[in-house]
Amino acid sequence: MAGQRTRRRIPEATVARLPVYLRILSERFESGVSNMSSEELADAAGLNAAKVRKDLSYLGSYGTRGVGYDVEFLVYQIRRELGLTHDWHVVIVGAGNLGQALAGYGGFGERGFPVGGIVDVDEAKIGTIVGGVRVRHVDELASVVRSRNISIGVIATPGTAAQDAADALVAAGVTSLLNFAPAVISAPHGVSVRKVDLAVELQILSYYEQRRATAASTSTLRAVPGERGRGASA
Amino acid sequence: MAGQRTRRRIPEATVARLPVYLRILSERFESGVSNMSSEELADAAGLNAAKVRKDLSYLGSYGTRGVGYDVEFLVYQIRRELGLTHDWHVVIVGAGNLGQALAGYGGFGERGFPVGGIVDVDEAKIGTIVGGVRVRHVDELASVVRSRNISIGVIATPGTAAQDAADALVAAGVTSLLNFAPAVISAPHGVSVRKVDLAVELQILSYYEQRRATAASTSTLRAVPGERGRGASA
DNA sequence: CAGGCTTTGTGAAAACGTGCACGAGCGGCT
DNA sequence: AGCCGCTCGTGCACGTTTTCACAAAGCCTG
Repeated sequence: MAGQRTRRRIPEATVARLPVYLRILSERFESGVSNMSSEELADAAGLNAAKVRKDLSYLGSYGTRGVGYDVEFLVYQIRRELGLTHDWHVVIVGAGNLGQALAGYGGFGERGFPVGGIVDVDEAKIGTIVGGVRVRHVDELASVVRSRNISIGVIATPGTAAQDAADALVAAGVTSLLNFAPAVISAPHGVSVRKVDLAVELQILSYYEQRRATAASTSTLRAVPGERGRGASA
Repeated sequence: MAGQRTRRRIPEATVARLPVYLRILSERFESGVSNMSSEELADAAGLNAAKVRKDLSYLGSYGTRGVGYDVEFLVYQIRRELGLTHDWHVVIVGAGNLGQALAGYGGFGERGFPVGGIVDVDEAKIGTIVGGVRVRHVDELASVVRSRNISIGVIATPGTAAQDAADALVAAGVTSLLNFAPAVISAPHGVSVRKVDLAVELQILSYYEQRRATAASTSTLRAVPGERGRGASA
């Protein structure tokens, strides 16, 4: 196989939207839809058509002018580009409230990311079963990672332990981290880190709420319950 | 009170970072640190100093040249700007796996967003206690929202029910939505929407993993376990 | 109180992401 | 076969975000 020719670099913003397209396309395909235009896809994703086309163009010229995109083919291409042609096992560090919830939440496995292990430092939790997986000691992390060939680690510890968890994961050979702890973690070059902080999201919403409140008391009136708009408005 | 004079509009990217600064500053303040430079703050947040200074400058000129920022004062200013001077009750729609996890996770209340109610459509779940709050029927949503003066709703339903949940929340008077369901939802103008999709985050990590894998097999060697770098590297 | 050291605040430039507009190419119809 | 209508792919202009670089302003020392 000569393989993928020029291997364009895909902008981060586009990479973040590909999973959204993928979900929509998969759903439509299940419903028997075989073709979609950039505009239909844009409506479903809450974006505009030009952006969708530009995003998809990074994958190659897979659309047909005058017709649209073949849903099944596009699903395949996006999966391939995202590396979703096989499952990725993940290991969760921290079997507390959040870790248990994540393990119990079926969403991971369904979407191709089965939980391959959970570890914790707390002796009391070791051996308990969470989401069908037995909690093991953090010292066994490296062996867990190796046995399942895991490259993605999920950090679900308290903020104070997050950096230790990250270091342990990296030492065990993990190269991607998804951090749910309320702390900034650093990792060596070559390790990807993404962060999800629930409190931060709420605080951002709070900002716009607060802003609306003061704006309303300043100006006379506002209203405008009008048509459906998009995302975070001011 | 003449109040805040010109009321600058703060860029969205900055708003998203303010909560991070706030957490770091609060932690340092607890540890007895009373002053911080933009560079120290930048290190802790994993950013560069110029960005920190520009971000903070949107709040006003609260630093002292040659010295840095007064931690306590800055904490106060950021809280005020983000509208965190009082608690915001939130209502959770969906008492399934994810909803229960979010309610049970103490993180919300601790950070100023106590759970003021949980609703679901499933009769079997009504009346059960989750995270100290009794699950009520979704028909009671409006009364729950009014009784606690709630303006933030959290959507923790399956994807197929997410838009219904959003509509119900908006109808009940909620003006900010945090959507955990794997679906794009639309809301009227004037309603802020933010989305957290765990599967999307993992798929983004998958992309970079996959990319590294193919790059490694193409080039001869890479390595570089060198110094600590930042976020999602290629 | 002058000079040196430090760190802020901010213009200006560069980089990045988004939206528009239109040429190019394809399918269908006559 | 030729024409028409539709939708993709993309160059370009615009807005936003990041980075750079430096003057302004405070503290400290002698």
